[in-house]
Amino acid sequence: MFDFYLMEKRQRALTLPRAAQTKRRTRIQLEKEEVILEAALEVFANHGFRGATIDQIAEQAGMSKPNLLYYFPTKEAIHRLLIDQILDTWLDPLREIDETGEPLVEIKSYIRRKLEMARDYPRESRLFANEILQGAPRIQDELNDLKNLVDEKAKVFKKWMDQGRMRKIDPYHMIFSIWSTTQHYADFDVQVQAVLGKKANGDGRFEDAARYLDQLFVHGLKAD
Amino acid sequence: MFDFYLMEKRQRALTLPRAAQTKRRTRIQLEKEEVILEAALEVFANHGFRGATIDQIAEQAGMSKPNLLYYFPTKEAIHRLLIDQILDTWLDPLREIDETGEPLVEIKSYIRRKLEMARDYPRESRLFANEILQGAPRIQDELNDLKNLVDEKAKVFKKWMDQGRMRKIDPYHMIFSIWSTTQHYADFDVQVQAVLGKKANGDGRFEDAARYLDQLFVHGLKAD
DNA sequence: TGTAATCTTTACCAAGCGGTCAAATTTTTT
DNA sequence: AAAAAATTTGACCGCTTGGTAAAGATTACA
Repeated sequence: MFDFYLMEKRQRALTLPRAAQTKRRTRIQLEKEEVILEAALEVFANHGFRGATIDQIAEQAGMSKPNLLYYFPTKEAIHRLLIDQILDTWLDPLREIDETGEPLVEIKSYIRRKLEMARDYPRESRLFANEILQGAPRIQDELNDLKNLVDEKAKVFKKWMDQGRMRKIDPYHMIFSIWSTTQHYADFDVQVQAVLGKKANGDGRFEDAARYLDQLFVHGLKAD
Repeated sequence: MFDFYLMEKRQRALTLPRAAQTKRRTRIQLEKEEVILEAALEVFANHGFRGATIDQIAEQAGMSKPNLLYYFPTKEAIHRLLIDQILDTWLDPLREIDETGEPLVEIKSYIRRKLEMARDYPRESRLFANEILQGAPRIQDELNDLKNLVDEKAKVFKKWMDQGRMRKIDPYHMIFSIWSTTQHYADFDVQVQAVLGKKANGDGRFEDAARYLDQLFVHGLKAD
């Protein structure tokens, strides 16, 4: 999952943290790196990259700032690693869309999975949203991989449309609409809860959202 | 449009900028305040509140930092004013939905207006998104007004549904889906353009989006 | 158990930050 | 044109921030 030597190869780790100069990964390193990433996720998601401070992350992780910097060379290195992990798992549901399946069933379960991710991993979604919102300065390469995957799946949708198995619409914008409607419940949760008021109790809003999105997309996309 | 005395009443201007101590608003004040707000919009939209510095805003506005602080007491005061202005114009399209109109026509034109705003005022959208994403720490009051407006319009949709003039769905989540799909083109523009590649030339993506969203929502929401 | 490797802490630094102050300059008013 | 009011500037302050250095404490291994 995590490997400094890998990261070093990838780029930019001009300064190596001292923990990486060790002969091999120790038990403590594995544990602390995990703790730090979890803490950083919390802090980055709530304050953005610039708004987050190493001190905050260190406190959340229950250690001192220099101690944290023993494991990661810079604040940016932590952020970068998180983004990479997130983007990867974030795209899993899209990868799983099965060309040989039934179009509307596949799309419905894609939406359901995306909504579950928004419910279960809101911090990851917000961290990513933060990055895109500010022009994605640190993830140009990753956006390229993203494009390739979307291109591939857009072809699948196009084929289904040509076969008359779903409405002829723009597959790219269809994907955008699925991303935006589902991630909205993670990224804009404060607003959603403020608007729903008491109606937002527990995870009820996610069940309501699932029902609504199902109706919207099934009727919106099914062949006439 | 802008009034320090109003802002002062509202709250927090503990320190008044010296420009506010003037006997009346001068020509120069009106001009410079405008320039500063425009510059601040640009900088806040691209870097978020914490990521933006007064120096950056001042440079964008073509003046020195102390000079800028002659017109506004704090960085937060500028931000607050922008947010208030934005939220107000942002909700105009929703206010304009006409209870006496034809449901699908009203909803279609609401979507079109929202999409036009995403196209024409992307910085405003991103500034607002930034604020919500980070828990809306500075706009609790405004979220309340928002809730009231949405409640009111939800009732209208409900009435239309009871009259059998549109599909029975959850009106709140319908509004969320319109917000998210349209604002996506402003907030996540970097990602949209990266995915569309060459296909994203000019404003073509907005026209494609308009066509797609029209199909999605019309078929998704029309009575069977 | 002793020693080498690893981990943690204390003290620190330089740069960046939001914001102030008083003096100098420009604009408006008389 | 002089006086008053308003605007601009440069120098500065205290705090926060990302990150470092070196010594001390702990752990792993022979």
